Amino acid sequence: MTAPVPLPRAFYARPTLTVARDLLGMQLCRQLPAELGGELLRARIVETEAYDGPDDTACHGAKGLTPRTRTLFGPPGHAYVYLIYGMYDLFNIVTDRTDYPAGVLIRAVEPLQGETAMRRQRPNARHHQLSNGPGKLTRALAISRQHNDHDLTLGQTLWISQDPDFTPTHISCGPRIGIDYADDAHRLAPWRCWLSHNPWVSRP
DNA sequence: GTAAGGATGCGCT
DNA sequence: GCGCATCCTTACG
Repeated sequence: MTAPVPLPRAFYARPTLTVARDLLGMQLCRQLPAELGGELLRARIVETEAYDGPDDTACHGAKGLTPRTRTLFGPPGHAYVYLIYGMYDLFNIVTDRTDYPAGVLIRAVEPLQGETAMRRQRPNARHHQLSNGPGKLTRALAISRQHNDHDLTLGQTLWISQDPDFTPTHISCGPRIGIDYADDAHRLAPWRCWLSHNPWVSRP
């Protein structure tokens, strides 16, 4: 079986909400390092959130260019991984264009290959608790801040590919989660997308 | 089943 | 110091 082909940069170099929607159903691929077992992991992206530009008060980029947000201002198709609540690494994908801070947060995935290896990273997780949240999936797939700014178009270590056997049939949208601090318009904007009725989504 | 609170590090005021 | 794009455990019914 040949390795899944990474999506090209042109896929990410589009409006953030479009990318967030189109990422649903794609395969997140992770080649584990030898010390973690060396398996190729694959998981279906089932939930995303768009964070779009300097005017989006929920987007880290609204704070301006800082050492932390530098990746968000960089070229599309790179990973933006940051630490939240002192404990969890959250995985985003930089979108749109260079110098415009925007990205898509991956909030939940459905295991397709290597689930045993994923559960090794989260031995206490039952059933879909394995990867039905942004902090859970990074741990299951061993994604951390060392992947910040990683180029996802290279097909090495961490990348995203199309699934030839899967096409989303019904997509739902709603407000983003955990951004109560944002202005009303941004707090209520339906920029969270998920595969309807998928049991791996973080919240119904 | 739901609700509340603690864990924990770092970027920013 | 404060607050955070979260998760887990504990308490209660």
